[in-house]
Amino acid sequence: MAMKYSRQRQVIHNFLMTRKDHPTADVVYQNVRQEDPHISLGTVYRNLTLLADKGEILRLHVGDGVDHFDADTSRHCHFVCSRCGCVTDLPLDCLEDMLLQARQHFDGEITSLDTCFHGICADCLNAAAKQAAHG
Amino acid sequence: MAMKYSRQRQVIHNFLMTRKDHPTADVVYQNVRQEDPHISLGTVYRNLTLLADKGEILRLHVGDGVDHFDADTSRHCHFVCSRCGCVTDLPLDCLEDMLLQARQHFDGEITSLDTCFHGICADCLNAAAKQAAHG
DNA sequence: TTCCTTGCAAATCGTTTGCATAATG
DNA sequence: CATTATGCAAACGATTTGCAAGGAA
Repeated sequence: MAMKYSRQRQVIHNFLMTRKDHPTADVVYQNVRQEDPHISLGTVYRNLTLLADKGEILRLHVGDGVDHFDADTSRHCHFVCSRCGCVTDLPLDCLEDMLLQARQHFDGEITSLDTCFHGICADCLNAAAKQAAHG
Repeated sequence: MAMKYSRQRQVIHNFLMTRKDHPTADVVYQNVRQEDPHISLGTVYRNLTLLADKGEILRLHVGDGVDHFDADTSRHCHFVCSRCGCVTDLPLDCLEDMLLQARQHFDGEITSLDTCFHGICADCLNAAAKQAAHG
């Protein structure tokens, strides 16, 4: 159960820390392969799962059928664009209050909270507006 | 695109409305089969997807790798037990405020919000306590 | 030397889809 | 009659896993 050092895991974690767009396992794989051409997709999955289990990264389920990963483990919520599928952070200062309130109204033990907003991102809105103007 | 009546879809929707535990497609299938023995799993999936697309039911992604379905389309959040996997409703009156606050802090268009708490449900807590007392 | 980790490929599993047939409007 | 829905089985795609070989403690 103890984790030994592995170059592959280090590369994966390092890569994830450079990104704020919450990449999928496959995106991680495609990128990490440039630095480590022999790495396998299975190893990427294994290490992402391992890191998530240890709490060093977050595994996000945003509803598009693919898992996304986030090196930022602080409590925050996410937004998913229904048009382009991008996943971004969304700052909200009422999250802790929400947890408190939930704990008061619920007679089990609440450990965490996943919040995910859906809609159209600013870029897609702008693109749509531009297209409407031209059309 | 227009929906014609289908007995199968009706049975599926009816069944879902009797349940508050947010069953998976397969659970819907197993149950609905007792009333309609020749229904196929594909038909269950097709109709659940159709109903969800029409907004008549909700498709939930709670992070266990399987989609859950909910006939209650009013805005509410969910709790998932990390031990037994049960999915329950969790009443919270600050959800609308949260949406408002998110809209103020975000320059895209937000249409909806999925919130899912994780932890240990009351039943599992009790079971654990009982086991500790005996052991 | 012991145990964790890797690469590879095959297996898993939830979900979707193609097709010929049946039911609805 | 036109269109949507069904059952069945095959296809799909993301993720996991078994195994023999390689690397860290």
